[in-house]
Amino acid sequence: MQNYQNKVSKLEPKVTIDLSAVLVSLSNGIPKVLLIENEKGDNVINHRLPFGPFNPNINRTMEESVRKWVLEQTGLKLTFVEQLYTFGDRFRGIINNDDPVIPVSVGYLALISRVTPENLSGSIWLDWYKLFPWEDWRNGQPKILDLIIKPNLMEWIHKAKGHNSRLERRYRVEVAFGFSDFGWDAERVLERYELLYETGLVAESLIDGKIPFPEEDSIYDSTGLPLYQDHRRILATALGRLRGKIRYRPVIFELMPEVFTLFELQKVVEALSGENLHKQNFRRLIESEGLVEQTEMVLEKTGGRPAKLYRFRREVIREKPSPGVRFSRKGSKILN
Amino acid sequence: MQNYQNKVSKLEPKVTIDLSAVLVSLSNGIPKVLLIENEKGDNVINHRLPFGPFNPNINRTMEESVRKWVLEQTGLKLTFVEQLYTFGDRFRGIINNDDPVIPVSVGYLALISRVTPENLSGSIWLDWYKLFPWEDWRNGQPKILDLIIKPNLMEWIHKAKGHNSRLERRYRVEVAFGFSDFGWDAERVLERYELLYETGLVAESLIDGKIPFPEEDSIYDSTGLPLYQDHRRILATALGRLRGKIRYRPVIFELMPEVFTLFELQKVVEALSGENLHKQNFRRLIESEGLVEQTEMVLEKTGGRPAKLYRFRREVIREKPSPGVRFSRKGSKILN
DNA sequence: TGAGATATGCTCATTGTTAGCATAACATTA
DNA sequence: TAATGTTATGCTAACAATGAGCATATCTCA
Repeated sequence: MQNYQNKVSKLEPKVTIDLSAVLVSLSNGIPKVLLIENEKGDNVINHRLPFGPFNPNINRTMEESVRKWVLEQTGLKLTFVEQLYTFGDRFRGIINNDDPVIPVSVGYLALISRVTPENLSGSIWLDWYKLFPWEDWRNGQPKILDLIIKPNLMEWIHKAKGHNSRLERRYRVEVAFGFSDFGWDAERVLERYELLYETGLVAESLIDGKIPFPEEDSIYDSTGLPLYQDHRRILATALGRLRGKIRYRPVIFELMPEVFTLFELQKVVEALSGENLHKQNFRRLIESEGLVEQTEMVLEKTGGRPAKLYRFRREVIREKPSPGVRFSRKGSKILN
Repeated sequence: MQNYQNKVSKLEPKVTIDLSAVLVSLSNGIPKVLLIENEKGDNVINHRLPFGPFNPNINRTMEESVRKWVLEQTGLKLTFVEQLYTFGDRFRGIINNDDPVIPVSVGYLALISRVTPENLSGSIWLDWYKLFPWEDWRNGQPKILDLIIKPNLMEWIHKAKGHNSRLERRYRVEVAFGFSDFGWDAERVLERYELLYETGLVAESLIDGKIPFPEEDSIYDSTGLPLYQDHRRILATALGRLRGKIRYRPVIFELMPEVFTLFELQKVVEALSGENLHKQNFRRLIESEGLVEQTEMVLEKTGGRPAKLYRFRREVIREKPSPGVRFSRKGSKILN
């Protein structure tokens, strides 16, 4: 058993591992992520995720370490934490030999049941659609798609050298953004962000490419807030994962208070998925899945008939193979 | 933008990253993984996955590095490669201060369309159910479950100190193995392996715990072949991921030859999922999903009516939001 | 009291799933 | 050559789930 180890371990190069956390929460219908602001604020990129290096001498596991960094930088104690992905091409080919390169970063997703009113100085909760404006379809197709993204992607397709390369690009765009007949797939957040990055439509592309950042009134003002290093990429991974996960795991309840109405629950699912759902069917679905149970209480302040308050049934995890909110979209009809 | 970096990077501790690859393939209905044999073979653990350290000075990305290690150690050029998970608690709390600790390992899944007849010396293709005998339900419930695993897990539940701890254990066992009314969930491979590891039912538990390995005729002879370090855990992650993935992504075809019959395809899905499927429904499903198209050819050697040969339609990825083999189990009826 | 708002209940057409029967097209052998 | 076995393939009836919308209940506010 020791053989392999002796053979290779002496030669193993050392690298540094950064752990970053995507903290997700909601406040009155707005999905939010926690960002830390640069104190100076005079630079192009003034926001980052909570992050820090993994030191195995201090923390036995990476998860433990992530919790520690988040606590230090935001004052928050995490409950639900899940590993997302490990990025090994942090600087995407642009290796800067002057700096000590940090090549590996591990992203984590954490869910917070309610936004803390006061945080450590410098940390803010930001509407995540400020970072991904094209991902919010709750009021119909986001205008930025037709105005900026689509024409630029089309140009990028046409600029391709050679027929095959053009086909390849068209293919990727169609899959990611669903421009042709088959529609929008809410979970492909990362694919979309990566395309925008590659085509130079998000500010990070310029910075990584060392192109001077344009002064003002550029399209980068409308393609969302850029983040430090690859943090927006990690965020895109988190959003996509979360959108997928709520369908087959009862993670949504990590974001809910102890009791809630079904409509509140629906609004949270809609906020995360960026799509509108059919109200009556959503109710039927949730009730038939056995995910929740009624309480004695009602919410009176609805402005109409009081809504019954529900509570998450933790037992479902024991009863069903993959309990989750298997919602289906409601198309583009906003009013109902 | 440089601020953060200057603030922390100087203090970042260095660690080593190991990259391991799970190579999956099939040969006549048997799902196989590639293992490398210890030359000596006189030890308890004589098999490992292909693996090696990540050196960012040589390979820009971890994926590139994994491909290189696999090529070197097995002679195989990978096509489909996907990152699985990053394990940061490699030795699970038993930190050996004599050795240089390798705390982080990143697992990768690779699919190989056909088993190579000759490999580099020392690498073998092994039926993965030799490593996870309890995962193969194709001939009904594996006997090892009732004979060994269930009684031992029950004992483990009863040994728990305190009512809550006992409840907690029962809960975990029921979810992972589906012993109560709700059934077996093929995808929970990792949860099951972790439980067996924790309860000391697989050989790796003993080795990590430095308990002397029993001489012969122990239950460890029947709970599957142990692997070097945490490689069986990585394998469990791979199997679970693959079982989930074939349902919503057309990865199955990475394991198929250019043309195949629908029954061959079914057998491959069954081999991976470890469950039997309903033949007629499987055909209807595959055909209605538009994943395949007929060829002019037929397979004559069936011993009965010749089967039509099909080919994977690569275009489906463009047409459908999440194409995959959404098969459903066929219960425990073996014959049909 | 009535208008407006929201929650909640219910229906119906459509689609998908499960399980099984039936038939077609081959090989083998009595 | 006919009977038999084996495999592929086609089809259907019962049942379950889904998508869309109408209808009703229960509140607030003017």
